Amino acid sequence: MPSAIGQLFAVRTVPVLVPLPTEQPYSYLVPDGMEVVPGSIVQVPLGPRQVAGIVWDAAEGGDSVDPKKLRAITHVFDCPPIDAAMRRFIDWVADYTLSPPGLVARMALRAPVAFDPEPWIEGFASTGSLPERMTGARERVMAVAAEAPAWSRSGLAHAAGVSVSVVEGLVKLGAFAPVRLPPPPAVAEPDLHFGRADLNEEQAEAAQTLVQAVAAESFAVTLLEGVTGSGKTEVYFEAVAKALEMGKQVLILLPEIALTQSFIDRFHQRFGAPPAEWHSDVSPRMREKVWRQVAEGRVKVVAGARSSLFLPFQNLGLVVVDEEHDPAYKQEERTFYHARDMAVVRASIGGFPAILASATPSIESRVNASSQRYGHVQLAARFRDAALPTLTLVDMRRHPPARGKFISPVLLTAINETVQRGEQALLFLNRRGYAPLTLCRSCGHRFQCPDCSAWLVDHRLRGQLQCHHCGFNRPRPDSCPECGTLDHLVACGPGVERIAEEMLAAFPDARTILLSSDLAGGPRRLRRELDAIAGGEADIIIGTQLVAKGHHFPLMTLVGAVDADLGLSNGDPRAAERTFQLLHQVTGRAGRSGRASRGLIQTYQPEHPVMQAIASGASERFYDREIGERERAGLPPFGRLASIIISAATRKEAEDHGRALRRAAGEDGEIEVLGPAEAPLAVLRGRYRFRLLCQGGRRAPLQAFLRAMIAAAPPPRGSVQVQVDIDPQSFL
DNA sequence: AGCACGCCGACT
DNA sequence: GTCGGCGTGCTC
Repeated sequence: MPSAIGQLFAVRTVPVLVPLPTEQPYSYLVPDGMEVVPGSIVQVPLGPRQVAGIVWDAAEGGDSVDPKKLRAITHVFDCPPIDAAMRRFIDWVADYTLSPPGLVARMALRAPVAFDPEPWIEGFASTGSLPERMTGARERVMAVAAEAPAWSRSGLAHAAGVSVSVVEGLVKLGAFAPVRLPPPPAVAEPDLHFGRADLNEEQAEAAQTLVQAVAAESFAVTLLEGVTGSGKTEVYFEAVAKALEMGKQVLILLPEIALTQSFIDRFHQRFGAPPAEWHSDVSPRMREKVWRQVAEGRVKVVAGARSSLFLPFQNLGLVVVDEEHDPAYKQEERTFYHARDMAVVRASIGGFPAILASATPSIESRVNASSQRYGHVQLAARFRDAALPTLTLVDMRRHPPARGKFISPVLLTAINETVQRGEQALLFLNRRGYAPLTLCRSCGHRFQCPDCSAWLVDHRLRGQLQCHHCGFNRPRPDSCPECGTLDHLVACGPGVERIAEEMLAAFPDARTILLSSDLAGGPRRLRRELDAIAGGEADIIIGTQLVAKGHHFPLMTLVGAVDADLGLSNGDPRAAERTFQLLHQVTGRAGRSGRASRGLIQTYQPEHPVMQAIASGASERFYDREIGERERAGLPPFGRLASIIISAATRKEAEDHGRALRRAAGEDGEIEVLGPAEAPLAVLRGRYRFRLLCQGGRRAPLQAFLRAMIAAAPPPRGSVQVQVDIDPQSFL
């Protein structure tokens, strides 16, 4: 027992990770009598304000901060501490992404306004005594009340189908006494046995493999690959059920979850309750509730966007990454990270399995599977009677569209037949707006963005020319700014608006809907439109890639890809893979109802390997070829690319610092610095952005190289900022 | 990342 | 004469 004097002079100090871009946690005094452990969420003074921070693990060689600067922790929140696995995860992500741990921690802390417990609510419990006069309404209330020990006022009234005044009357008569109730759960507890799907033999076998991985309680990654409609979701739901049975929490990552109501519905059907959702559209009140209940272990399953990786799970036992190939998993602002890869890391640190699911896996996951780093479970058959669509290439050289039009007669005929049968046709074109280029017929002037020199895209519905690179826009002019000639501007090439125009002209009696991300009315409107389509309120749907996501359109029996070659030749090393994935996903929209369905793919290069792979349905061949190609070129399939993003107030500053970094890189034999000349430039919020591409060796050397390079050419004080984007999924 | 301090233009 | 623009510097 230390003496009173000893206690008086024992200055206890702990490291606290504060939400600042600082490399090290700050030290804070622990007031006498305050209990903190690593992971405790505390309020600390920081300059003029109070912020929330996490008590961190003591590091070797304590820091040498001036003792006079030390300030004391203000408050320990009544909140379960962030567990050790999560703390290690935060450190790991910070180290890997070369970003300050404080900023990574901020992602874990940003959710609730307060970390104090939710207030208990007032409820009522039966006292056992009954009122002298019973009425029908009172009988119902008493009967319902007997089903649970305590009820909230409104909950009881609702369950009994009476108004709250009946309940209040019974309280007054002494039939109920007030009790304190814990805050209601964010979502109901999932029921493992609620709606178990009938799995066929192949599915049952796949599910069994995944269930065993969960039961093993150790780190393992399994790639679950199955064509659209093969029942991947139902299969991994069995693994989810197993984890729940073992009392574990489960995280299911989804890309752009705000739009995937169908996933929530399927989960609900399987488990009798929806999962807790976590994405940018969740209300602040609900965010707070979910964050809190995840920390308390009350929420068992979260379905969320990439940021849900940073929720304070206490007892995570499984992470599923659905549509693992989806580029939306990559965060490309502030801290750059790829949620699929971080999910694998989270599983590794937590010692539990990860499942990566996709119909069209990323190349790197395919490579990991074939090299046995990941397990590989494949589902070949479509579930029930859902037939795959018959896919045909439309050779645009042999079946060209009419002059000034973009739809081949072959596709027009198919659309007509489909609409005549009362079924739906989807036309897919991954290009927003009316036309990608506008030029002057008189002088040949091309409308370009003044900031990044990309072509300005004609958006007729908005009456604007827009730069898709940096957001620059201007009203559509009537005359050429170069030669002044009136009415000689001509739109070149198709966008979805132009295809919609072509459809309205060709099928004036059909109901045509245009869907793209710049649809007025935002996500809610989009959701409504998608519901309307599913309900059969449209005949022809024209959409950008957002229609490729998992919506159910039972009446859709024709999918036409308008310009399938688009994106194959844009210089992106991932172009072939992306095109393959997109065409596969979008044609998979057809035929989930069991009706005969088809996909027509308009292409000018039907001999291209991507087109051949799509048309033959031989995705195996596509992957083998892509991976083989890289091997022959002496390139690793992934894991060697990083970019340094330089942003500055002026173009010159950005370029100057780019040159400084390049000089600092020197002539490293193993690591090559490309760009920034080759890399795209964008102007975002008035700041010029460059990407300096770096190709390197294995993880450690690349990161060490980047660190050294930035240290040797630190951004000059002023407006220049540097961020690092380690990209495990790109190649160069 | 915030937030305060600090030094130069258009206004009650 | 002030209000206020955002440049730069600091936070245990």
